[in-house]
Amino acid sequence: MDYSGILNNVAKHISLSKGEIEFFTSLLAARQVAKGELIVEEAQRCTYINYVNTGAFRAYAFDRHGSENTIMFAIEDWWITDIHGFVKGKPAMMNVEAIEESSIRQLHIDGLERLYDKVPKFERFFRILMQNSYIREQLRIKDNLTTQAEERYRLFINKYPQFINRVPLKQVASYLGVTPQFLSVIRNRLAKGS
Amino acid sequence: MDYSGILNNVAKHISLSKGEIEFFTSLLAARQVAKGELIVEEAQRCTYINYVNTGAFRAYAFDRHGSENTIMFAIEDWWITDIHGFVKGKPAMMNVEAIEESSIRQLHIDGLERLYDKVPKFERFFRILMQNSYIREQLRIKDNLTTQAEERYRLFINKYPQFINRVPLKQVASYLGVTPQFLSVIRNRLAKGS
DNA sequence: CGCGACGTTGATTTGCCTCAACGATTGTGG
DNA sequence: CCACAATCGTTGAGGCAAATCAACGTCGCG
Repeated sequence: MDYSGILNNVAKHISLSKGEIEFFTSLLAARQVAKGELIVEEAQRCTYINYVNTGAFRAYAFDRHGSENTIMFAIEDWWITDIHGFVKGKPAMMNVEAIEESSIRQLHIDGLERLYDKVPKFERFFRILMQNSYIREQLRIKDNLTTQAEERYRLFINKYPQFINRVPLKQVASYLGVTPQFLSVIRNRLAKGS
Repeated sequence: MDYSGILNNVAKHISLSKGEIEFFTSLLAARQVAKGELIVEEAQRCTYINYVNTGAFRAYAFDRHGSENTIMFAIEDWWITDIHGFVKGKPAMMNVEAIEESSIRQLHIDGLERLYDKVPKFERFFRILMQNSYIREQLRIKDNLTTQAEERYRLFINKYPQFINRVPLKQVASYLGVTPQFLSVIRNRLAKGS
């Protein structure tokens, strides 16, 4: 099995010995995920943190009308899980679905704890991972509070150009917190305005 | 100077030897902050992460109309900083203001890096801190996407009862992403409805 | 005391939603 | 390989949630 993707990802922040690499990869499960398949299910225990090797995912939750709201996207070289459920052992509050045929590497919470124990520098690695996730979310909250839909869309395509033509517009809309219809209006306005 | 607050906070997740405690506290600066004073200023470098010993703070950013939007609150035993500016050495995107006369313990980014170096278990401590912050923000994003103002207000007073009668309603409103006028309408509705 | 910030209320406006309908893809079973 | 359904992106009409603008009483504080 090919672990070069995840090992390079880890190597961005910490360096591992041969033995550590072996121990780390022994804790990983490789999994192929079909388009549309869920790797995290709302109300279920979520015991894995997932590294996206190839493909793309989205995390979403339902509102009281039953429409899906996109909480995050993740493509190659990103990590994704229901962080609350994973860390606290609580039921997941969201679904994570493959939006393409994908390949992932899964690390179980028990494996992660053994990893922290045996190779403490992974504390550093996940510290940085959590830190970057926190930064991302704090920025998103600020943007959601301070700007309106059209501006948020501009920020989005600027920040995540690699998502364009890969995730459907209705999912972008639900990520931005608007309806697909209104996103359509926005796109129309922008196309004319520039 | 009294470091019992911050040491107890650290002790929730890691235990330190006498020498480590000494080294850690030697990196801290104690500071008294007057109500209304800023400890992080937008567009300035933000070089400290702040532990709130006593008092209360809020982080806020301006929108294009010049109104303040509250990104987070922090009271005793919380940590607060502009996490992006602090970690990446970039200008802060927000202000952090004391909303009460407060006492804080400040850890400089350089000190933190020396701390990681000399006492690696602090990687674990801040991993958990960042992790909890990420959880908090991911949940807030989900709530902001999936619920409307009245529900968000109910969730807020439920989750943070200790803030009530301590932070002014206009700041709660800007945290929830509504105007003070509309929050007033909501409160009125809730008072009649129950 | 008097000023300024706060919380509230009401009238009007607006950003965005809902509902409905349509062509263009995409996918799927026959 | 076609027929059909399903999904997607779009447009338009009408409606609602929340913003804006304005005004007023209250209260803490200098």
